[in-house]
Formats: sequence, structure tokens, C-alpha cells
Amino acid sequence: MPMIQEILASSLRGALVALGVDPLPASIPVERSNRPELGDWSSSVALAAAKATGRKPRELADELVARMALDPPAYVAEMSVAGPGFVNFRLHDRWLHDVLTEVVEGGVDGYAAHDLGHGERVNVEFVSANPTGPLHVGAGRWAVYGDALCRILERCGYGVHREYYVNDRGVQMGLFAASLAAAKAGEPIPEDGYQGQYILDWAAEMPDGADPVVWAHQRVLADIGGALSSLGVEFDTWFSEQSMVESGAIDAALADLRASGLVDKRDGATWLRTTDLGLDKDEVLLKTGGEPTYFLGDIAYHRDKFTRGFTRLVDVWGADHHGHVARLKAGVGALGHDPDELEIVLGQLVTIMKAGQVVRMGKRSGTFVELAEVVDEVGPDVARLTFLLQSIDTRQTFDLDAVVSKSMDNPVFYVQYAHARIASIAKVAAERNVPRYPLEMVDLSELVHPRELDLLRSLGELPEVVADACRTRAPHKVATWVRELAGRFHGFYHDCYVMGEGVTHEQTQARLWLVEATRIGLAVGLGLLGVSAPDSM
RNA sequence: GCCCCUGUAGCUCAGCGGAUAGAGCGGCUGCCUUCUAAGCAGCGGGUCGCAGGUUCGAGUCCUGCCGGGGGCGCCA
Repeated sequence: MPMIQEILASSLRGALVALGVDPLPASIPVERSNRPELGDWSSSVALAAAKATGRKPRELADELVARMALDPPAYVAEMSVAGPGFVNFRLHDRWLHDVLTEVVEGGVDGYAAHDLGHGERVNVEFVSANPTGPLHVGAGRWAVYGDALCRILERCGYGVHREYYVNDRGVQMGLFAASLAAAKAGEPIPEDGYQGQYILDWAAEMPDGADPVVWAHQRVLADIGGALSSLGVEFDTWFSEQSMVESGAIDAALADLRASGLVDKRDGATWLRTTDLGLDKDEVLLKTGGEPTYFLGDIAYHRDKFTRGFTRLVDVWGADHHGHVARLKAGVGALGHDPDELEIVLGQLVTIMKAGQVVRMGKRSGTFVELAEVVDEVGPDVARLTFLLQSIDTRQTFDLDAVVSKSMDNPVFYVQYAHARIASIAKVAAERNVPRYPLEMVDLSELVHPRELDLLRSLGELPEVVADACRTRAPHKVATWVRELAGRFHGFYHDCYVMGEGVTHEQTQARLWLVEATRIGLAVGLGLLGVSAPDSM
């Protein structure tokens, strides 16, 4: 909570006590006013507290204002009552000038950083697409979302570990290798096999005598890793499902489940009685042939993550895995873990449009559009911001033609252009030998233009935006904030020259620092999104 | 049938229970003799899917309906 908010809330609380309001409201709401003509901040306490005290909201608000006027809170220039009983505070511009100082003192590394996590170790698993072919564009959403979420968690004091679960075991993997082998031998692709062009391309690459299973594994992971790298996404761990067969981790998980007394054998298969855990049906752990299911593997995998010392697991899945959520949580619970320590973020799916048509994604049919292809074409920044500007809870339509051809008016350039303009100001200042004096020597009260104050208002919101984005797992909130900050900077840039004719030395100094604070804000915001902040465009 | 997400401007989307619902794109119109016009400004555009409910106050919360997407495999 910004300091100013606490100051106002505390003053309001004092006035409520002095007026004998009892019981006090549980919290004192103080919000930024969306009515600038009425004030900078406002509180609706009077509306909430009036009923309990039997007074009219406006009367109570008037009394609060009168009381607070005896000892006005810091920064407050004027208090008034408006509407149904809002207490409005108009502040001296000094509170915004102090925001500037806070931003500069915090710097790119410290401003809007928090300690919400107290160093808690969080394992974030994302993408985890089947290693049976290249990533398709839609997977880019999980990659970029997961990575941005990790960056935000890190800034909020969590120890973050990025992880990719490689489902390199099971039916699909076998089909993939068999498809490659068949293509290499010039035989038809097996029924239910993978038909994409990449199968033919990779088969041609595969050396004679290579074990298709081993080679396919290595080839596909190199491809997936490369695509993610080009998007700026790097994982700490690529966790192999197959390795758990070899290490005995799957057997160990099964043994633990058996110890829970919830395991049955029937119809030739081994089941977990998830109905006893509140689900609609039981789930198979070992298939009739004795093969572990994906479900058992995933339980073992999450057990492993806990064993490695993570106290919070975040999985980012596409909504098409919705059906797996309840049973995995139940499975984790059966092992004695608190299911709430496993948090599953379901992202809504991406629809790809090309030439006005929906492109149906199917690795087996081979009709998908590769992520790597798109990133090559538009670059990581455009790809990232396009994914990140939208809430993960809404279905996203990724129009390839629009993203590619209109890339010149993509929001990413709008934001980056603001950063480039800042760099340009610094360059020109250097050329003209305009120094920037130490902040404590500069009179920030020169900053009075609405454009300047709006810019500072946005900068002052960043800490809350970051904390909120972290708590709600919503990186898009940072993305929309960055876009707004850039917009306000462009307005400032247009109306308020930093140097030149008609600008006093004092204004130049104050504005140079305002520009520096904006640079920090942009760098922090873009950094959290993994979008570059170029010095020239 | 049950579960999850969603419905806001022509389009794509924002919008901690607060006052007169915003942005970008598209359309029309202005602004480059000072730091990058990839910019700024103005105009036009809305029964926030529908109906109830809770509340001093609902785009926001609850219920029901309608529309869209996804899920309910011994696939992963």
C-alpha cells in the first residue's frame, strides 16, 4: 500500500474514533479518485459506516472532514465531501514529487519490488507440451505467460524454479518414434502416427543406424528448447517422465499410494479410489498391461517436486487439461500433501487465424503453425506482448496476418518507442552538454504540468500493480500498465520539452529526473514481461 | 447431464463492490523551424448477453436462462 494511502486511512480512522463511531469498519477504504476534478484520493468510509451509526452518510462525511481539519494529514491541501458521501482529498503536488524520489531511489532493481514470498521456493511448471513435434503457436501463450509470472514472482520475493515436464514415455512417444522410423525407411506412416512435414524433414536428418527412439527424443527436445529460447524463455529443469521409471520414482509413488489404502486392483488394472476423495469416478494408475498411466506419472512427478523442497507448486495448463485438475489434486492429497500447495492455472486456448480462416492445430495431422516460425517472423518482443496483453482467462485469437503485417503499429512498438525517446533525450542532453544535477539539488516543484503529474501518478501505481499481478497470477496487468505509462510519456514528450527554447534551467533539471524515473518504470515493467527496452528504433 | 472459462464501442481487449464505463485498431479531422510524427490532439461511436437478487451503491458479487470455447479416455 502506498504511504499516502496509509496516511489518509490512519487519519480517517482517528477521526472515526474521535467521533465515537463504534464498531469501526474493518478496513478504511482509500482509493485513487477517478474524478480528478474532485480530488486525488477519496474514501467511502462514511457510506459504509453511516448505517451502523445511524447517521446520514453525508453528515458523517462532513463531521469526518471537520475533525481531520483539526490536524490535517500530510500532503493534504483540501478535503471535501461530494456525491452520496465520499470524502475527497486534494493533495499538494509534493506527494507526486516524492513518488519520483522513491522511483529513483529504488531504481530498476528495487522499485516496485516486494517481499510477499519471503523467499518461499516455488516451482513453476509450464509449456510441458508432448515431445512429439515442434511447439505450435498456441504453446507460446503458456511459455510467455509462465515466464512472465516467474519474473513477477521473483520480484515479489519468491525463489522461483522454471520447469518443463517432458512426457517422454507412453503411447504417443512410441508413435512419434515409429513415425520417424517409417518415414526414414520410406514406409507409410503408421495408423494414428504423426503426419506432419517435420516428420519427413527429421527422418531425412536421422543418421543411418540411429535408434529412432533415442534420436527422436534428442531431436524434438532440441527443437522445442530452441523455439523457447528464441522467445527468451529458459528452463531450470527439463524433467523426464521416463527417468522416473528408471529411478524407481514411479514405483515409490505407487507404494505410497498403496499405503494410503486407496488402491484397488480390478478388471486387470490398478485403480486409485478417487471416489473416496470426493470425485465422480475412480482413476487408473496401472493399465491392464501393467503400464503406468500418465496420471500415475504425474502424481510421482509432483511428489518429486515436493521432495525437492518446493513448498508451492504452480502448474500452468491449457484449459483442455481441465479434466486432470481434480484427480491430480486428489492424488497429491492421497500422498499426504495439502492439495492447496499445488496451484493449477488453467489458461484458455488460443485460436489461430490465418487468411481469415481458423487453423486447426493437430500435430498428428501436421496442420499446425510452428511457434518458431512466428517468432522468427515477428521477433520475440511482438510475440510476447501480443500474448501478454490479454488475460489468461479469456480465449485469445491470434491472427497471424494481423500480427505480422501490422507489426508496425503493434502496441509493443508504442511502448518501446517511449523508451527510445528517453534514450534520445539523454543523448541530446549529452551532445548539448546539459548535465543532470544530483536529485537532492533539483527543485521538483517545477513539475506542475498535467502531463508531468499524470506520468508521476502512473509511476506511483506500479508497486501495487506488481503486487496485484503477483497475487492474482495476472501478468497482463503489468502489460496494460506499461502501455498506459508509455502513453502518458508520449503525451508529456509532446507537450513538455525537456530542453530548448522556452524551458528554464530549473524545468530542465526537474524534467530530466522525471524522464529518468519514467525510464526506470518502463525498464521494470518491460523487464517483468521479458520485452526488451531498446535505446533507439 | 455435470465441471471450468467467457459475453463490455464496428473489431481486439482493459476495467481491487464505488461517483459521468476506458484504451488500441478501423473511420473522419487537425498538429513536424526546438529532445525520433513508430508520436500528440479532436470528432463519431455503448440497453456492459437477458432476467431476477444481495447492497447506501453492481460491468464487477449470487441465482436462473441464452450464446461462444474447453473438459468429463486403461490419450497426454
